[in-house]
Amino acid sequence: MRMGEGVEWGLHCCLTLAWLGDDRPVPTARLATWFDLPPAYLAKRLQALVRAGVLASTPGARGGFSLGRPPERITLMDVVTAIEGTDDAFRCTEIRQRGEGGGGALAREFQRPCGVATAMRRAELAWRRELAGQTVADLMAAAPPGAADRTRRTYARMTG
Amino acid sequence: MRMGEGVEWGLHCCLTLAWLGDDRPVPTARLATWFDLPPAYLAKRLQALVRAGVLASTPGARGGFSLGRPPERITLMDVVTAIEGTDDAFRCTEIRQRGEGGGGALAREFQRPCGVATAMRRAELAWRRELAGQTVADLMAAAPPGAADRTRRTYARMTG
DNA sequence: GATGTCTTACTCGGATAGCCGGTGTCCGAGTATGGGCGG
DNA sequence: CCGCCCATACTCGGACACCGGCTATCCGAGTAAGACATC
Repeated sequence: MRMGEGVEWGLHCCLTLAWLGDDRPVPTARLATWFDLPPAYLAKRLQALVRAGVLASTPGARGGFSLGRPPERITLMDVVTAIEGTDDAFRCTEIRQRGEGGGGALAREFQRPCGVATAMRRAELAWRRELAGQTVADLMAAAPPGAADRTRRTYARMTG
Repeated sequence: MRMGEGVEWGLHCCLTLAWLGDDRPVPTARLATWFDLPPAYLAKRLQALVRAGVLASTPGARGGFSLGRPPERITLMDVVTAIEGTDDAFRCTEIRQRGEGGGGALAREFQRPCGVATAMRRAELAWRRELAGQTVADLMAAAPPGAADRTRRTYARMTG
């Protein structure tokens, strides 16, 4: 079970955009060179974040991406679901009903949800709850002091 | 992010073996027809559970698979890690160090773990803790009454 | 009847192929900025 | 000086190729139980 790289990209991009503030949008190419990522593929992931409302995109010249909400209202769950989708990692295919093992059971029992799926879902809910409890602002607060200044300085040197 | 089907298979197989008790091992082919699964591929997953000590395999005639431990000591975490591996779903590739964005930071900062990775890891630990807190015995207790008897009867009719 | 051997049934492990989704790239369409041109 | 038009820069969305991992299958080797033959 592996999560796509896009989640790491998206989180770091959100964090960087939060450091810079949204005085000016940041184009895809700049974020790509910032983290040394393939520009076209990164753009696909950022567009997914826009569709979820996490980021906002301003088209045209001097355009680019900026935060769609203040950092306190962007949870890690928002970023993960925007990029990875809303499906659970564990998907119950109802194998309990298939084959000869399922033939012996009454149809009434299958109206109740599968116990295995319920147990797995409980664990995923704990995961989601933890992700929903942390925001981009929390990431900023946990970063070492001076990170905001250094980010802005480095960005100014790049764009200058 | 999707989890392999093998986890669902393994959990249901463990549950079925727990219902039947370990008076006699169950061969792969019987479990495959029980759930209507491809026998050779199912065998691969069961072998992974054997390597983890969750199941025990008895070779030779009248051989098959049985539980390696009592159901109270088999957690869902054991089954998941045996089949899916021990790697975290989120893997930090340290993109914070790459590109021009990382160039401006001091090398000393990178000795501290990445804040994004730490946050994601916290959520995965909650997931793992929840999985480790539920055992196969708990699944048996949560099942509707009479499931054990029906499983044994259906199995006896199959093998008879 | 006891012992050794043979057949059978099953697991084990590796090799191999197909397939799906994530990864990565490219191109055309749409849009806003800024400069240039004409009135 | 004002207004219109165009070039530019960027996003958006889709189409396409590539690759790794999951899915799936097959086969030979090893092992234990039961049947059989032999003494």
